[in-house]
Amino acid sequence: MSGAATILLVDDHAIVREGYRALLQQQPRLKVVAEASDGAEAYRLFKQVKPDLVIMDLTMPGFGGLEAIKRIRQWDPAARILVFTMHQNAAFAVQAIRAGAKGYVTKSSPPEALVRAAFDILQGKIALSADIDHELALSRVTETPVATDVLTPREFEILRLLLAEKSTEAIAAILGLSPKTVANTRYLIKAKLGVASDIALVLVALRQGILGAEGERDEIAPL
Amino acid sequence: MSGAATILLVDDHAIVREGYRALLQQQPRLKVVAEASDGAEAYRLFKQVKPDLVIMDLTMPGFGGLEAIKRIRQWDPAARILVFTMHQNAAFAVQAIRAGAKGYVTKSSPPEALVRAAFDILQGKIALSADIDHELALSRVTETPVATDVLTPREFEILRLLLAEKSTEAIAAILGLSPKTVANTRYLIKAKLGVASDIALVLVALRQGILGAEGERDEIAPL
DNA sequence: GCGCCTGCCGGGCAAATTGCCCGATTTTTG
DNA sequence: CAAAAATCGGGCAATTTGCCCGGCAGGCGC
Repeated sequence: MSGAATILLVDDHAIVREGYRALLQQQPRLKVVAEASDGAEAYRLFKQVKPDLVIMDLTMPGFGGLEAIKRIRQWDPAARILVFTMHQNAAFAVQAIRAGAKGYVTKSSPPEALVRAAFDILQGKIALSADIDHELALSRVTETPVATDVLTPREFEILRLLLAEKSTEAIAAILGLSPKTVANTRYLIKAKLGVASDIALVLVALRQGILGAEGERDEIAPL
Repeated sequence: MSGAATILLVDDHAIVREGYRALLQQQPRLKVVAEASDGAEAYRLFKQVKPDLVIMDLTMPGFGGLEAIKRIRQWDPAARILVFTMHQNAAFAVQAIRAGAKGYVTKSSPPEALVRAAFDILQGKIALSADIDHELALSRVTETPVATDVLTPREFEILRLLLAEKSTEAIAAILGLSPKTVANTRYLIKAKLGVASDIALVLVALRQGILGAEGERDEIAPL
């Protein structure tokens, strides 16, 4: 870190990247040296340019931010990654930090927050923006556990299929289980997440980031 | 429009506004003269500065973009509003245009698209970014009607309550109806939207923008 | 006025699903 | 190894769903 710190910028919106770059370039000690628009490209570029810091969004097409964080950290356990996203959501932050991110700043933060977080991380600190600090604190007191903590892998799997609009029977067929087992598990999931209806289930899943963080969208009709 | 066209920029993320302003200021014929961070502020500022063009995001805290568009257009039917949002979603675009927007550009578009759309609108044209063009075309052929078109007001009301995690019985109580009626209506809604499960219902509603466009989020614990 | 259509309200009833119990394996963990 | 947790699935009452029905009110054309 002799001269300026090198930065890899990852966001799927070119326009958005443009803005951040302008913002960051105002800092003489920061230098954006590469940009990527999805997780795969981010991983590839990271290995190539070895930036001092990665600033990236979570929600991207293809394989998303979380996956990219994990892969990058696997390749270089010392990688410093700052998540910069619109999601003011404790669950996302927890997942990101666990995946190996060193910071989480929301786009609602004042512009300085991003710059400050960048410097903090470069100095080895963990950086969270104020709103996420608050969300995390709240999630502590209200004790809404992140789904991945409370659900077993199998339950998680079934939940994912449910959110893909699969019926209980379809899931049974896919996993080679009795429909009864799936129905039971489905009940268990709802109990664990503390919801009563299917509708609440989807909404909770949304907030928890099970759905929505990655590109879930069922494929567009091929025409 | 003798000198540069005046622009009001509306987006809840200060950082994001920063970026767009930089982008727009590169055009000598465009001048950002005001910024707002939510619908109410946008409306207030519009009346005050009377910009030639409003560029705004849809999803914002407080009263959202759609509502702001309607109010601004009500106050000045000649107002030119360009929606600039991340939602690559035909239903959103339809609603925005119907509310009175003159253009709809997604943030995934190349940076030039925004500038071009701005000029197009200033010349009285309707501007849609290429991806939305495509989404709208698709939604035509696949004929997935916007929910507001196919649902009766009552049905819409019940759908909204369902999405607020109310049970069938709770809704019956709220609206003073028989639970049976609500159940029947619920069935009708699903039939009209062509979905089989509650889960699919929520997901479709999401895509249609019934939920999600405006800030739906149940209030944060007051502490 | 008289049909006619559409939206709204709700009964009825078979079929399916949910909610919640249970026990039997297998794996994980201390 | 012993305890705990996870996975799988049966059973069964209670509820809900899916789909039929008829009745009533309001708007619209004639």
